[in-house]
Amino acid sequence: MDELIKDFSKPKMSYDALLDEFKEILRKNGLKYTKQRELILKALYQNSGHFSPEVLYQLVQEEDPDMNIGIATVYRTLGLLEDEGLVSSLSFGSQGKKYELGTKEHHDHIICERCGKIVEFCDEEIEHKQETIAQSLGFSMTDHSMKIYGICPECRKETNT
Amino acid sequence: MDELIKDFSKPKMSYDALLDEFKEILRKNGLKYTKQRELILKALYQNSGHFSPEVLYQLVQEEDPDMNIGIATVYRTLGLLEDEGLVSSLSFGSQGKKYELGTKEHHDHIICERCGKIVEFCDEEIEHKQETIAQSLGFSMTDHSMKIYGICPECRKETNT
DNA sequence: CTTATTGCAAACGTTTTGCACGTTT
DNA sequence: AAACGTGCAAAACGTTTGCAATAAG
Repeated sequence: MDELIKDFSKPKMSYDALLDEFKEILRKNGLKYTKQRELILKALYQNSGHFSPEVLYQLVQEEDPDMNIGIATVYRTLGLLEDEGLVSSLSFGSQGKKYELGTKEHHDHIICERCGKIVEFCDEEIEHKQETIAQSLGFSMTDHSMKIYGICPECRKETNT
Repeated sequence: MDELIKDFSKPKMSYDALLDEFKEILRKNGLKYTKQRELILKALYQNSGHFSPEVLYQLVQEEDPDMNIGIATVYRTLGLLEDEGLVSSLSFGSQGKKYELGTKEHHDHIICERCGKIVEFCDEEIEHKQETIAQSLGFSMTDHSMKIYGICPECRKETNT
């Protein structure tokens, strides 16, 4: 069960390496390197976790209150980063999406229905099984997501559930 | 691998039995049985598949053009049916949710990224593993969802992917 | 006759877009 | 100088809500 308790919170890349990769992607696509884009990337790196665009927008504003960054830029940059595989998103129905830096190892999520806490884990057996399932149904797999919902240890204590 | 090729498209209940269950739920909760609610349930039963509220709204209108059913009623009824466990929903980020009748056995979904087709499957091993994972992280599991994305056999043929 | 339900339209929160202006290359 | 990116405000989108009228129990 050791595989589950690995620490998925640490990006496997230094910030400089990440920034270089981002710049390279921008160059390759004829896009421009801007202060706004860097601020957003940095905010994702520094506060590792899962953020809604709105929350990320607030983080970026706090980080640099002088720069009057717009929320549209946050959305546009998150879209760009996701398209290029630098961030990944988790859907929460009509409550929108949350984004996290995608420079960590692949993992799935377990979400507390009471406090919203998100814990990451990875199970090799399931990972492998998913590929097998896709193949046996004639699909070529491009992606997958697994979410477990439950009540986290802390919230269980509060109401002995 | 036989477990995968089971046919999940057939509701395990007759429409009459389903309707009876629905009426029983309504009675138990002091709610009322209305023509609109039945129309929506029937549309879900007859067109087994995964529908957005908007599409379901259209189906219901076609089924009975005289009754001027409102989309708010579709939302309200879907919410009610989901709360009572008669339907379940699949989230598609900011693109909303799709609903299906939940009177079938538990299953997961594989979704074609090109044509949107949804195929259902179930893998006992993964089902069991999810419970184990939740426990080992101290969570009590309340729900889970697994989505595999890929390209379906038909779409692969079209572009030999 | 009481209470829940309906359709409508307005409100809501999130995400996208058009545009004139700014910045990067 | 050319092309892309920005902030802003407006629009779009899916969903929810307040309300007066209606239907079910």
